[in-house]
Amino acid sequence: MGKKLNGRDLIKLGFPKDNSINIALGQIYRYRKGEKKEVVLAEAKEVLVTPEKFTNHRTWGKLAEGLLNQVEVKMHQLLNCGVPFSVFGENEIDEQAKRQLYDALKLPVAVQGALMPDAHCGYGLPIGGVLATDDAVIPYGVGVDIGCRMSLSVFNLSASYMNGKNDMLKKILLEHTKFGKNGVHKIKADHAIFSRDEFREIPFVKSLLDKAYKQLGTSGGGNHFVELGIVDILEDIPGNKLEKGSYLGVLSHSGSRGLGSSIAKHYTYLATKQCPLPKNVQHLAWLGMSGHDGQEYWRAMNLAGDYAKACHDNIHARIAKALGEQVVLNIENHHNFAWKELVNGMECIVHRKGATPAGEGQLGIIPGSMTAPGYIVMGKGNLDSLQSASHGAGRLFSRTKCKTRFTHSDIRKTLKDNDVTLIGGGVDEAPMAYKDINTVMGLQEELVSVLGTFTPKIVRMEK
DNA sequence: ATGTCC
Repeated sequence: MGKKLNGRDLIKLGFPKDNSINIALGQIYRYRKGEKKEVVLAEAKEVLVTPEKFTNHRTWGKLAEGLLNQVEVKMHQLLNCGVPFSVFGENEIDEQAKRQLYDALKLPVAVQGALMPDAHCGYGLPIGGVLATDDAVIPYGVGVDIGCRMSLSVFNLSASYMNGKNDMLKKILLEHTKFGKNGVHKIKADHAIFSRDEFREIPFVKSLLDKAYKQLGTSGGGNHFVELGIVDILEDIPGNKLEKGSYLGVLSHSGSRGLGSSIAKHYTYLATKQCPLPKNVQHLAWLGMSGHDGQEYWRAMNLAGDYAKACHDNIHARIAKALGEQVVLNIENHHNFAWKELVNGMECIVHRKGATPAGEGQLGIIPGSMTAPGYIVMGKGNLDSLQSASHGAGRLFSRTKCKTRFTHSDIRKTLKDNDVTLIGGGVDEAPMAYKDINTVMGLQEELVSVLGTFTPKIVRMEK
């Protein structure tokens, strides 16, 4: 057995160093696995020389078309005038985050933008930024943690169930949640997501299957958490018969782990190669929705989003089993994702990077902090916000500032004052690092209405 | 955010 066929073999044949290598490898891995390398390479050479003969071929059609319609790689310039936008909570948002949105609005593919009241600076699009584009998807407009999301499950138990059970509930979180780099469950769970076609049809995604399997039901690091606490249902929840009152609930915040991270990095790399932009906006490189990589990213992004949901579902199932209780209500939403939505009657790609979808009647969760309530919200379908809202309170102090400003004993005091138990968590995640959630909610009254709250009592984060 | 660089 010779060495596996790779991109270098194709370059040796004379393939142009562009996306055609990516297409060729994809098709070879998909349809010609296990065949002799020399045979496959001889065919590839023929396609390179006479692509017009192969346009309808099962293996080589896609490559032949790519070779015949070479994508012209040219530097895009920003337009002088940006497309329309709205900013919610202008006084709470730093200038750099606004600048990032203004630059994004000048992309030739931009249609409309919005900034949420928890916005702050990020790579490419600001976090808390929403951008609608025409027939283009920006991997960094979704962000590194594709499908990062919230999930709240309510148990058929009164909140008073927690009284005197702090140690038992703490133990449940310790045993049934896993965080960070080495945090995997001893007993793995299977899931329908692993039989998805994307894991077989997209060679790059295929290489991530093993990692995805190992990390199912784990939570990651940074601001990710799993919390047990009090759910206060203040209004009727559409589609659910739960009565107003106080219940035990679990709230989780995490994303698509290594799977989404690798997908984001891979397609951002491809986007920056084929969509060069001025240096200050190079992270906003897009992929055309009808192109090979754009279509592949779209499928991979949706897979990562569904995987993130599968992780939350698995975490909640483990906790429900440990409690021996049934979930009677679950509310969830992505806040790092892109959707196909109508904007002024035109189908657009709406990127929400740290923004909660808030279409009319759409339910979502906006977390506060460890020591401040999160909100169960219902969208108002505000068109100026591109039907979005904030994804949290937003940071008041950067991670680096937290390290000089707060000590562990400051945090312990704040937690004690609020009767919150914390497992893990660093000074950079101090509750004092976040803005006042009530101020932020006040700035988006036109975007969402409040149906209930979640008050954390036992919090687990990465150690 | 991330086996925190292929």
